[in-house]
Amino acid sequence: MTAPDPTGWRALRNTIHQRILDGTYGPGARLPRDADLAMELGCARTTVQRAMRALADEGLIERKRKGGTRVLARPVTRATFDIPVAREEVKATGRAYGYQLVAREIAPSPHSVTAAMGLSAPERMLRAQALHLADRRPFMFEDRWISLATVPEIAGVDLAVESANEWLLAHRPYSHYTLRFSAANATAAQAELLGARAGDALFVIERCTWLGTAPITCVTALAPPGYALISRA
Amino acid sequence: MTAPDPTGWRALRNTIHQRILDGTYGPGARLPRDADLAMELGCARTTVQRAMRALADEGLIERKRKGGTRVLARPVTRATFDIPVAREEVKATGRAYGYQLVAREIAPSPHSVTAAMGLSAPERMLRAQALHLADRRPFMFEDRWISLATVPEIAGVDLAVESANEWLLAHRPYSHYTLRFSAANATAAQAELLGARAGDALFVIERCTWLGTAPITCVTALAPPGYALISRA
DNA sequence: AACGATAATATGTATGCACTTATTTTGTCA
DNA sequence: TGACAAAATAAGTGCATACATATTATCGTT
Repeated sequence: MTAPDPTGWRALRNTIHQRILDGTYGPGARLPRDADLAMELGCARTTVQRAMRALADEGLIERKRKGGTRVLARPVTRATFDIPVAREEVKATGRAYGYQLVAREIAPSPHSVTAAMGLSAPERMLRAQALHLADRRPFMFEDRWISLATVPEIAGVDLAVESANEWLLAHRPYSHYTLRFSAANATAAQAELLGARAGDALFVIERCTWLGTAPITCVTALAPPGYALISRA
Repeated sequence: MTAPDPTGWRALRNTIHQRILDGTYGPGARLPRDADLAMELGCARTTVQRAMRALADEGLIERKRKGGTRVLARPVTRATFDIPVAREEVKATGRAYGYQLVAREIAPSPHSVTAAMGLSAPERMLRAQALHLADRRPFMFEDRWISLATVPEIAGVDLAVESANEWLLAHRPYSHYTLRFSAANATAAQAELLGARAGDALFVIERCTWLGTAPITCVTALAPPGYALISRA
């Protein structure tokens, strides 16, 4: 009983999805009005609305006032990823989590960080480089800049004990972010830290967060070969 | 007027979000019952529900029957990516799209593909290798296996003209997928095709799709250095 | 104290209705 | 013919209400 037959608006959602899959409503086709579908399927328009909104959120259909509802001709693959805290990600695989501060300094932000944060001029920031471990082996290396203007308290936190990421999440929630995935060859220094060879392909996650318009932090996280992000739907 | 002050349930959503950000509802804290919030904010419970559901979808709060609503202590970054068709992705950046079939064969599926598709034994499948171009330069290389058992018609399609991906999207919609992002060093052959150097870090997207339980296709897409996936919220 | 049935509770879902808003269609006038 | 105003349309939103369902809390029995 892994998937009990859904009832209610989920059933409706599936019915409509099925009709899209089997061609009843082909790519680009227009669907009946909510009211008509409600009549046909014997439920309230509100319920149809609900099912339709779910399908629209998934990127399967497009809804426009007066224009009606139509099946998207070129569906995109809409993938949702949950980027967990390193600790959770490690523990989820049943391994022991470890954390190690590699370096800490206060310095003017480099141009790349200044720009990414949307600042007009470099600022003095806290830079923390740290290593996340899984079963004592390198799992991910992060190079983080934290705005002292926005989060002055971070200067007094002992980052050798608590990861900057976790401290920030607990004390300084963010309202916006940008996220960037890419690949890069490991430098000699990075390879050394990650237990890889220079030139190895690393998975790169760059993330910046803001609270309102105030920048909080920008971090570049590097994962050694073997790391992958997975999604399914 | 980029962001007209929201009204209705969006305003409510923002109000609650704000209270989470400013600590009124701290990490792990329990929020008032929907009915109470509705009373306090002067609206119907339905409207609170709507706002709450939005926040829950974003991964900010957790709702449980009888348990009430609470702020997640360790919020994950929930990122949504739209993986577009290569043609659209290229055109979105204002460059000219090009497509080129590199190789086509019918062969038994290798173990990796057989396993990824959830099959118990290898099957004869169509393999198509193709290159997507942006302004005549390599943009992405894809190595695709298509199940002839599920999509026999594909054998009769001239893949030199139409990309397998676009043909499949138009004729054989999928109901489920898996998606995997990683990084890999380019082999000599891959580097050659992508106009890169052997060993360069490539961004790897692996995707398999199904219609119900029938496997449709598995594709490995390789992007040359410089490629990145971006999300913001 | 341990267990299990039972009650209480907060969210989930469904419905009918009224009204709003974006967008297209239509119609009129220049 | 074209441009602009007005009407029509289909989805979006809000509310009051009722009932469903999952979870937790309570209480009585052994």
